[in-house]
Amino acid sequence: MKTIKLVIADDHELFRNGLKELLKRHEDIEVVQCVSDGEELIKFVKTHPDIDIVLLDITMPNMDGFEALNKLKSVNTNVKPIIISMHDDGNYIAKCAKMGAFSYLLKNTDQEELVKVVRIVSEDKKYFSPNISEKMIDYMSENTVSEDILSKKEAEVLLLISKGNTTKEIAAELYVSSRTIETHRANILKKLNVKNTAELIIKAVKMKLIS
Amino acid sequence: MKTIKLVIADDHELFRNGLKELLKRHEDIEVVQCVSDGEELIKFVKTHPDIDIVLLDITMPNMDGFEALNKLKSVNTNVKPIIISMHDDGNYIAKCAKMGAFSYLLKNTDQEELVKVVRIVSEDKKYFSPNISEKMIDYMSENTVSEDILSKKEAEVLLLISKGNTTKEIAAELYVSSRTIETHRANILKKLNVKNTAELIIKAVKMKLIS
DNA sequence: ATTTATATCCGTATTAATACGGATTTTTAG
DNA sequence: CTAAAAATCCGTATTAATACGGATATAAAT
Repeated sequence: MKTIKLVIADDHELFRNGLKELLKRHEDIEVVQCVSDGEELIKFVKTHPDIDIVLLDITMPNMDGFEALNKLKSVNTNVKPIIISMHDDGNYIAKCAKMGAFSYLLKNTDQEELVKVVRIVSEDKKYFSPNISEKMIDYMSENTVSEDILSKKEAEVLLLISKGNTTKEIAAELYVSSRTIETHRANILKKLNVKNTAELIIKAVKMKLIS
Repeated sequence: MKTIKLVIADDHELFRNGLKELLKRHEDIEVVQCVSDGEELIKFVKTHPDIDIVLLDITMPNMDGFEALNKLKSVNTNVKPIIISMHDDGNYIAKCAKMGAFSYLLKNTDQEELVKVVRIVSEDKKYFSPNISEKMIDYMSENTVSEDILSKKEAEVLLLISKGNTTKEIAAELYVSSRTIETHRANILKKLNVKNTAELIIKAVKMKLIS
């Protein structure tokens, strides 16, 4: 049996090392390397074309999982990413699936499931467990709002709103009329299907459009 | 050397098991039990008075870390809780310290540090590593805001604001004049030290005053 | 028991946010 | 290449949110 060469990318050292220990027990799986952010991961994978699988966390410093997922394809076409996240958030799951993840596991997955998925993915098959698929479908149906629904300007305005800036201040910062910013605000409200600033911020936070 | 008897409470199976594997290597530490939420933890500790240390995650289903921390004291006076969280959030840290945690570790702590802290705490000494203490102090100084700074009415108003209600709607709902609600709003802004609704919601979310 | 602080309530004035309507430019789709 | 859609821009009018000032009632502190 061919050994599955695997890299772990997670910024939590305890988790990373713990995972490594767990995987060590399986003779068909070799943890080649552990890294703590996306940059390190890309750097490593670039020089190691024989890596089969990356276990990838979403929330990491420097370069997060999403960005890493994006770059992976262009750097190494052989490597198959499996996301390991603690968020069973339809938004995240859908985004990862779209960006080429081969699977999406929660951190409360049990060991057997993890190893099972690693083996499946190593054969170039995608696998999303039923609970994850369900979340993804729920999200798709209830949320016509895709993650890039806001235009660049709108996203910029939203960010400034969330920092406590008023319309006037934002207008000054972006060198346009206040009226323009007011239109942006109105369009943002409409797109996110909310009726005022309070609701807007709540929804934007939930959708991770802002911190 | 006396063995340190320890329980792990974390809802992420992979983390829990990984941690157990890591701790297994140390002969002076015995992982007696792993549980996945606060309820299980309390139940276990109640019937096992010889437990020295609990490694406790904050975010867990059923009964979260805070609640568990609270109940622990009344159930078993011998057990010393160490929080293991991924949030280096001054708010959390201060709250845990106040509630009797013996230490607060981040999930990206390295193994050596973890084991060191376990040993220190097992001797009934509290230990907060410098970076954590710093966060806590920052929080204390910048935030005169304790978690129960808002009056009941104010909290109620804040909740309704966050649901997208306008001042007028809130006034109708609470059977008072709009002007009263406006004063509440003003007081809430002042207490949280923000200048408008957008900032308010952001801060309230961060402080977990609202979902 | 009395001071002190805090929560609750309200009026008037100002500023900010939203509604409605409309225009031009840039992207996207066929 | 052209039609449709979306992004960007702005004016006027209305409504909502915030600033300032002040009052009473309740809770906490000594």
